[in-house]
Amino acid sequence: MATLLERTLREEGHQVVVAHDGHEGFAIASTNSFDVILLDLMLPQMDGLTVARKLRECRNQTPVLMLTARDAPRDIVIGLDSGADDYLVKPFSIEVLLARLRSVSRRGAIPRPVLLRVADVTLDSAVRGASRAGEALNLTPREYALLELLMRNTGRAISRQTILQSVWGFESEVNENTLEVFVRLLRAKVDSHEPKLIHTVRGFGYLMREP
Amino acid sequence: MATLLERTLREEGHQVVVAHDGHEGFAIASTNSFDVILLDLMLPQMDGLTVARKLRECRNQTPVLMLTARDAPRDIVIGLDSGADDYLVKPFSIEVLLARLRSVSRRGAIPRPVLLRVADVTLDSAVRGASRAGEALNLTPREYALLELLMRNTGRAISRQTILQSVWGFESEVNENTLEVFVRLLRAKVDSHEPKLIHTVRGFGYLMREP
DNA sequence: TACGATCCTGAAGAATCGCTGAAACGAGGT
DNA sequence: ACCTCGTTTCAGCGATTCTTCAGGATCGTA
Repeated sequence: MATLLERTLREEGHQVVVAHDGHEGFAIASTNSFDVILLDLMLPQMDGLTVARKLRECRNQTPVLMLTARDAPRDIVIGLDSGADDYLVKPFSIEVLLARLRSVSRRGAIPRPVLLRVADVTLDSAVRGASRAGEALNLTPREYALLELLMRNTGRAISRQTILQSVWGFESEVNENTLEVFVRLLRAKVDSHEPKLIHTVRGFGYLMREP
Repeated sequence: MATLLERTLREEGHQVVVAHDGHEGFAIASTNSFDVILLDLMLPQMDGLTVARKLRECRNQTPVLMLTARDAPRDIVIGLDSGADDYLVKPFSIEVLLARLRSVSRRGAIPRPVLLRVADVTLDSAVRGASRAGEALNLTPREYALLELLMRNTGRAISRQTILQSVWGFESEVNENTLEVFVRLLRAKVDSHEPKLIHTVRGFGYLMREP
């Protein structure tokens, strides 16, 4: 289910982060900034309702769209009153989900500065720009997408396949070498001086992390 | 139906104004201020979809909750993309309607400043006028809408898609080039002298900010 | 040390992007 | 009917950006 959604959303051009239980979800949601949160109610560790309530308690305003098989009016009322902005009953059409996402995120555009930071590199998704040591990096769209992906996963290695899919989209058929070329371009701009932050994980992919 | 809803809502302590056809509804909605609009799709005179679209075209941000018996995914998508914030299929439970009303109005009207300013450019949405360095800019409606969108998001980059949707309305099918042309027209009027405030974010969209 | 697999690099052609002037279009007003 | 203004489309340009290719460097392992 999560995998299907993830793929569909990526194909639509969105960036997706998946959490596999309630705890992780809450942790990620409360330390990052998203346009929308898709929340299943049946989750290990901490159920979706609790996640929603805790987020609202922390004044997190991110729009929440609940997904669940529970369709009793009472469940819907409880879900919405836990702070959800919408409540979608499975099974649902993907088209409808996408439309509801558009609707929910349309209104949710509350100005919130989004700043990713690794060492002295910052990435500002509001302006679509990045900088190192205060100096602006002039990144092309692909370079930007690649850097954002790496920085959103700081300390975690990402496979070549994942990167290709995330940056170039699904049925894209680009040579793997293209990725290598872009890593080089990105390194030339980001890692021009020490310490190097973009590391190669031989036989797997790439990884960004502090020295 | 309308009578039943009206009574229920009043019992819940809300104030209610009922319109009995699309024309009347649009007229009332666009000249008054409400927390929420409940909109049936099957209306005499002007159908609900048209009402929603026209409201959004007039930049009316009041949350809209659509009520209808049409439950095909396609209908739902069309409804939401016409600017609705939620879409409820009849028959529905009153409890659910009330919960969805709470959810939709919770996020409610975003306070929007009337007078916007970026550097020496000001935009007064009360008068629909703009000026740079004290001198009035003579903007056409589209130019004005574009400038307002940019200024309401000062410092934030806005994607071409978002701009097209916001300025030209949903399902509008204008060429992307139209946007470029209007940016040029706007620049001719706003950025005729230094410093330039309207910046291109290559591969993404546009951005307005102080030097 | 030698070898295959893997990754990096420079250059060059292909594709795309954003800007522009000109022209077509349509609604109102004269 | 004509003109004017605002809007939209079109074709073409220059520049940037993307992708591929071929060869060189590096790594891990036998």
